[in-house]
Amino acid sequence: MDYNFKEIENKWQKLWEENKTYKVDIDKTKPKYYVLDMFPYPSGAGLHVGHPLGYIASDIYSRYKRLKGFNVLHPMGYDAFGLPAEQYAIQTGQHPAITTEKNIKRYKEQLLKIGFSYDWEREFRTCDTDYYKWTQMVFIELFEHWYNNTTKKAEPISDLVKLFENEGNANVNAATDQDETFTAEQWNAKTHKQQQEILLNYRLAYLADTMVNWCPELGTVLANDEVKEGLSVRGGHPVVQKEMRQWSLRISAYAERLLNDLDKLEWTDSLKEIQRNWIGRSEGAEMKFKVKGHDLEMEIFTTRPDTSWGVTFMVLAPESELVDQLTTEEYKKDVDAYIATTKKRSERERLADVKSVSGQFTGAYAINPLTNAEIPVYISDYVLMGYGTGAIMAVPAHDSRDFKFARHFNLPITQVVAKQGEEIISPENWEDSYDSKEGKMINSGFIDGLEVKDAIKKTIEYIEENEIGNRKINYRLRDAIFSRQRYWGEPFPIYFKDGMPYPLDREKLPLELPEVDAYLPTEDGEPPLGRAKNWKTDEGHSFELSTMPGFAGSSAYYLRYMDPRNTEALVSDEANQYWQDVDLYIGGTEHATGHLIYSRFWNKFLYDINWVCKDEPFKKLINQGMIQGRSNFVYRIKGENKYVSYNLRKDYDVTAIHVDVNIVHNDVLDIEAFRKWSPDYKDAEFILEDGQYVCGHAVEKMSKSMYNVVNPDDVIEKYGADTLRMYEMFLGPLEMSKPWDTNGIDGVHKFLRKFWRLFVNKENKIDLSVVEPTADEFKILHKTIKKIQEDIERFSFNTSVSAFMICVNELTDIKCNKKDILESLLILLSPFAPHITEELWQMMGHEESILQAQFPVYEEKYLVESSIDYPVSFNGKMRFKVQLPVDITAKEAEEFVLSHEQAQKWLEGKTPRKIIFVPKKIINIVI
RNA sequence: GCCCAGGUGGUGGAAUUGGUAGACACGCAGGACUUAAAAUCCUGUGGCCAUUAGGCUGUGCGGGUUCAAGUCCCGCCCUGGGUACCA
Repeated sequence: MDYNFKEIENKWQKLWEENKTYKVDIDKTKPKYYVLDMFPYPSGAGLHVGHPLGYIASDIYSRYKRLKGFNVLHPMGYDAFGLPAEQYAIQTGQHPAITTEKNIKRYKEQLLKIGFSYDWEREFRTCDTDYYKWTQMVFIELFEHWYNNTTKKAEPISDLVKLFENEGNANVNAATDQDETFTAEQWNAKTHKQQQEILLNYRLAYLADTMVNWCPELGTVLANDEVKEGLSVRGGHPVVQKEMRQWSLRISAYAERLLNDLDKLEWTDSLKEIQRNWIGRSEGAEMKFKVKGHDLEMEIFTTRPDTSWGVTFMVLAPESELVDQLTTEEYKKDVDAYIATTKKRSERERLADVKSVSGQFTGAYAINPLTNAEIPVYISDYVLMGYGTGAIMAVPAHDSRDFKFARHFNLPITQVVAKQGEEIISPENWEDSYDSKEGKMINSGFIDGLEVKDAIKKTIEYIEENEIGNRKINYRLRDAIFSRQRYWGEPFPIYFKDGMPYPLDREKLPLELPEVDAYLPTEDGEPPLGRAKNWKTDEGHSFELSTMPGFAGSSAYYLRYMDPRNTEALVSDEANQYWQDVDLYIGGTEHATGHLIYSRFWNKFLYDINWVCKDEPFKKLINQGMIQGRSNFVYRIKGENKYVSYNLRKDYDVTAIHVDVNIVHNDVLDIEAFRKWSPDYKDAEFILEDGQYVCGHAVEKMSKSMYNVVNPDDVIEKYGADTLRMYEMFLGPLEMSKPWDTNGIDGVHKFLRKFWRLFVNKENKIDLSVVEPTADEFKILHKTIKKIQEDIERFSFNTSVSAFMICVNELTDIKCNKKDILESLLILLSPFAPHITEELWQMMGHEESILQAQFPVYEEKYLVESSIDYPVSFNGKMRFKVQLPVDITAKEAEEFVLSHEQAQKWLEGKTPRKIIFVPKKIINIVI
């Protein structure tokens, strides 16, 4: 009988669900392995064929690890809070929970059809109160901790209060926005409210007036990673800068640890690099410049203190507090006008207009602490308030932005670094600045003649000795804005008393999301929670009105899977000690600067407060590439309902029209289906080539509007889940982005049918020979075991599938039906195609599931290539044939190996009879 | 601009540390079975020359190292991703 995938897959999927086959528990007799997928946000459109790519890969690896004797945790759930459900709710009035539930149901149906080995008992959603209780709990912990830069960890706010009471804040080395210092007496004299205000500057979750990305269209604030090129990532709406009182997480406190610990992780270099850039460490010095005729000091940050002798002006950010203080009467009007125009420009305009130079002289002069030169102070919007100190020393000769500014305002340019061996041309004739750190110092006092690197070192030493400034490391990473003016998110466990925020009692968690009459802002512009009735504590203190952002719920979900039903803790110590961390995490790179930074931060904090035992959440991470759509086109003759086949289209004046890829097979249009597709095409006429209508094609994003969405359900209906799984792997390397091309899927399906026939005869029986396999047969098997094991371990699933196909082809050729061989083959294939292998395993008479089997072990002696003709070119001329005895082992073969030099020596004056020539690999004997 | 990844037949892609480039699959061509089709199987398939044997050429372009280069080095070109007045 033929391979009836439908029957087989339905049967096993039903059994797996009924028996909870993939349920896992703590089992201390086995080593653990935790494989995690980035859980999906269930959108209304359902899964397309690209979504399961990473899930299939992780499922294969999970199944492989189980066969290798590991106790594998492989869970799945849903990231359920979020914008699309809320926007749908605004349009329809339907509660987002209902939409979300509906979408999740659809996702799960689709996922079950692919035959994943998830432990569904552990499933949860981020919008479950049992779960977001813990998101709120962690938020309270963040609120009640500060970051100690000396111990490099989070510590309780209560300890900080004690310090303040005893000695003030002068000796506290904290990550903080607090500039002013105070003594113990001063602290104790402050009112409760004043103290709370100061503490907000230390808390890891804090409320502050900050410049935020405000998206008027979405009516909410967005985090930096949710904005790209001045537009919201979701929806592409304009984003403006606006000052608002917002919750933020002090993630910048963890910048150093987040950066350094990247070295411990087995992530791709490119992903680590993205995070490194995002964190953006730069090493340099902070220096103080006195302002002429004032008590004021300007503090600047520079990575190039060596260029101090080349400073010819200073620039302040227009928003800087100093501007008002040092601007002279004479320039006040111009300065105010400049500030006004910058404010009007949106972030987007500023970004779009990087090239034009603008600025304004303040009338003030600063004094260079190294040269005592008087230098003019300007303001300009190319200096940002948010980075460093919001002030710079400008070195036009060696910084391209300063160079442009100097040219524009006709300021002097002084060269202080000379590139080796290049003649010195006066900077007046330069086309651009010389920014490189290679070269020797000139015109630079006591550092003259030094290499730049040494000059930097020496200058920093000098400024520290003379108390002009100090060594300083700056990070680009900003604190994460944590408020969203939306409904469908976790409510903050915070109430306000006397204008100050306080955490809710932990016993009162979860603070459940209240019902509202509409999901829109209130008339006075408050977030939707402003509509909720009785949104206040029993004592009548009102709750926070904004909700948490999407990344709140996804920042600890991997911990919750370890112990998803625990009501006493996010995760019990026992479960956390056993499962530890995620060994393998698979998901897209798009989360590099969002989720993957936030959850590392969140996890490090939980580590600091001893909730978890590992300070990094994801040991190994693989990024699966995107599957793009492969669109098809028909070519309509302009003004007619007539369509020209692809290769004839140049003879006509045509428009290309997207056509549904599901009615095109191998780029040939199904004309009948096309006529039925839309009433417009009912009477379509065609100009064919070779009796067919050939469509054009292009690679585009998979989307409804391009008619190139392929639904996994349809593929499964036609070919089965095992074919889908194998084909998605066969398509190419996991990490690479590639278009979905249905054209090749027949090959994989054919392979599975062939594989089936290798076992099952026409009477639908397995006929197997129990005869001991021959050495040649073992060779085929063991070669395959080795290859597949190695390929799975390096996540090269496309080559493992190929190796399998080769193996089955070879066995078919020699008509091998030996039980031992086929049994091992089934186990090898089972991670890729779990249904067919389980069925055949049962048909072979096994009572236990194939999941209980052991992954086969290969024997070295079968691996030596033998009896192959292998021409080796030597000195460009000589050629030899190579052969090895069949029964030689790899070790024995190695003994024959000669180096190239040895072989050459041996050949001198001799007629070659027998020689092995292979520098590294074993294998070749020359006859 | 800066940082990272990549460029191999008609197509997707193999080649794990420098060792027969193009595995495996799609497509295409020819053949077998069939009244026919589907399904299945067999043969061929980088390019050029040759009846065959075989030869030449060939991994984005130009150089180099090596007995040997898709792989290593130098200089370019192109594509994809990240990031950007970050001092």
